[in-house]
Amino acid sequence: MQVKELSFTGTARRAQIIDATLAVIAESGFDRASYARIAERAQLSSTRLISYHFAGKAELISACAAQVIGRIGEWTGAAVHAERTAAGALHAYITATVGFIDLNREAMTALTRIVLAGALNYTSADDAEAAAPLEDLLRRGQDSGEFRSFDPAVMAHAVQRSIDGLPFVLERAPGTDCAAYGRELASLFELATRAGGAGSA
Amino acid sequence: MQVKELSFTGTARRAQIIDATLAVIAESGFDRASYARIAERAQLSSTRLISYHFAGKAELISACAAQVIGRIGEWTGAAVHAERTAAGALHAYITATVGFIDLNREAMTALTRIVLAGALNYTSADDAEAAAPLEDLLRRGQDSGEFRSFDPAVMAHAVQRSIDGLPFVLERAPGTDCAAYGRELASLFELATRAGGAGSA
Amino acid sequence: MQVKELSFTGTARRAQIIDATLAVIAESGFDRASYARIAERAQLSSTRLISYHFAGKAELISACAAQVIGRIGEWTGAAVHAERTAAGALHAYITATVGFIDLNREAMTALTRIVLAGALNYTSADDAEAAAPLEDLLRRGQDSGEFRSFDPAVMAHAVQRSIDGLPFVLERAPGTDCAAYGRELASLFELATRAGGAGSA
Amino acid sequence: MQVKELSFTGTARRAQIIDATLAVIAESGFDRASYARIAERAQLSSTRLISYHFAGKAELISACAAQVIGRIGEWTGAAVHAERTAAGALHAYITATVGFIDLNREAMTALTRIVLAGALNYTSADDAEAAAPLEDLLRRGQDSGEFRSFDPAVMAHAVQRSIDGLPFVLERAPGTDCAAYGRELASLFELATRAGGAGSA
DNA sequence: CATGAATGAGCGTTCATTCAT
DNA sequence: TATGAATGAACGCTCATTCAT
Repeated sequence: MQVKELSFTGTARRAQIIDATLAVIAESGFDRASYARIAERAQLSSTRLISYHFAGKAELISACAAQVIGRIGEWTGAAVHAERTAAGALHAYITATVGFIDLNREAMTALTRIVLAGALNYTSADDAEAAAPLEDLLRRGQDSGEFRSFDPAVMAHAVQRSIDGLPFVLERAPGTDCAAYGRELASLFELATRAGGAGSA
Repeated sequence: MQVKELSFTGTARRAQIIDATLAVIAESGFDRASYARIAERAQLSSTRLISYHFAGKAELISACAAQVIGRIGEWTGAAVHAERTAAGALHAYITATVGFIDLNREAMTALTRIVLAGALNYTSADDAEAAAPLEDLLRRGQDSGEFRSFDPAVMAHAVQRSIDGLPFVLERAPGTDCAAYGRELASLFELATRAGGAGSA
Repeated sequence: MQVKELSFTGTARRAQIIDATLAVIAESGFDRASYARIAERAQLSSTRLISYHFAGKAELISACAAQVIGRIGEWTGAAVHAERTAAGALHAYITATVGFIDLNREAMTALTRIVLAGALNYTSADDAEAAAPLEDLLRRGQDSGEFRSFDPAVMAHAVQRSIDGLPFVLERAPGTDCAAYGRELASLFELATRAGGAGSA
Repeated sequence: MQVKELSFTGTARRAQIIDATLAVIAESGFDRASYARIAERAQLSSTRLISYHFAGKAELISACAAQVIGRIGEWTGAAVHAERTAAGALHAYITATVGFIDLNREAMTALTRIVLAGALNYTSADDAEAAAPLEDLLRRGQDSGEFRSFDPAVMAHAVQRSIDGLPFVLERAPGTDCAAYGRELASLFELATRAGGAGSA
């Protein structure tokens, strides 16, 4: 992959276009995010500027996703690494991610739509990599005896899906108390994962 | 909503077009489901037939969604009503829905895509209506003392999202054991809902 | 290859568009023959009609070429088959083709441009097939002793190229006497091919 | 025509751009030879350099053509002037030109494509000038009695076209024996031009 | 002499829909 | 009820060129 050296103004333009793209996707949906609407949003003189700064639509969308994913990764990773127990880490993962979503609603709505539109060419490797941190966390909790026996893949999926739905909730109920939402989810999965319960079905 | 009187052939044609539309969406994605591709799939002589039988794209998509939602509602409703306890009903809801998805992969994939594309103009009323059965079930369990105290809306959302993600899992791992998947989810939410645990947060 | 049944009006529209395309190519060159210019020439309400009747630009160009090639093949083939000697057939081939060009200047100019633009996806098989009749004719003349020994591929190429250049000559000198031109070429290749000359270099 | 004073680096840059342009045209065709592709090929930092050194696309293409035509003229002219008879000169013209093509395949392919794309705005004067040397040669042979009576314009055209097709032959059959090809053509036109045959038409 | 940024026009194509039988 | 034909708008993208330094 060729990496093009980016000038200062070039980087700024790219950032401007990325922000506008995320805004348009969040507001109007993924497939209404045409160059025309993005250019209008970013107040560009013509759509040609987008083509100039990005190799194509796919690269633009990838760049948008990468920007948000990078930020969420930093934010959540920091919270998780501060914890010492697996239960604490899971709790931190859930509340930190929910908190990030609360603070970055537009970007998160856009990211969710990009992912669900299938606009990112996932490889299986990418997929495994993305799921790994959470699944590993669950496995470590099982190994240490903190967590009961369950299928880590299914649990990870449930956690992730439960969190990922928040942007849609916020879209329809912007007044939702996200902190409370996060606490509810954290409790839910604490009970679902911890060892020593009375057993299960 | 206007109800149009439908002849036999008209009904058959609509069904044929709806099936083709679901197939195309499942196979190629929501925004590739153009009239042209649907007509080709349904072996129609021209896209004009679609315009003739449906008021527009939105109505076609709504009809597709309604068909699948209707079928899943019947199927799951029957399983849930056979149960007498709230815990049993929740278990049945989860395993029945997962079972339906397993048996109707194409239709469910399509439905999921339609919903996530934001193609259905939900009103808040629709939304409340759709979520109601599950949320009511949870509330009844709380009232009867079977379930612990939690926010029914959050729990319902977590259950629904955890189930709804299955089509995506199946897309990437068609060999997934759905029965086991359902059992894992049922256990998860049994532990997360039942009264008498140590509780938290 | 799927063959679409064509209605009468559909065929007429296709013919109209093909004629307009050949005219535009002949007048303005191959790469100026955009849908916009073709539509304008054919007095179509929008370029969308071209897309409607042809699968794409490639099919349109192929159809144009096929139309002209078909007509020239019939015309020239008839003249050649009326001859009994190889020398007579070569003479007929040259004068008939030149005659056709004279009578179909616009179409021939367009065809030449299409071929030279590399717009037709020749296979080697196509190429061999196209060159075969002339080369076979030359070979038959050698076998019968009418023609001297020479490389039939080179001779065929020289004959073909010498004829094919005529549209360009006519473009710059529309008053050229084509009949005389054909006679000159026929004499040239008669002398170049016939047996019994004093030998060669 | 305006002649611009050129610095050393300017001349070098122009040469570099011309070479890249010829390479792109030969490899990818005339109408794929965009500034973008030429700049990439020549490893220029921006297409702006092309605009800087050439007044426009037309001038760039003309410069490319002129460079090749100049070289072929020198090469062929030298070979022709070494001959004393018209027949010898014609033979030399054909074999020298074929030889040049063999040794400069890329440049010749490019030149052929430029000419056939109609990208050079020939005036009639230019045309006459270009054809003149060969036609003069033929006329001198007629005046001296070496050549039979024929239309020199037609004969010159046939000779030129027969030679000019070689790049296309080489494109499809790179292994072609060019020396043999040249000898065949030389024989062909010797027989076609020399006096004393039985004549015809 | 060189360059990154910007630009408007045009490209072929696809879209959902309407017209006229 | 069904159909081929037609339509204008929008799509992502590439073009040669100019601007400002």
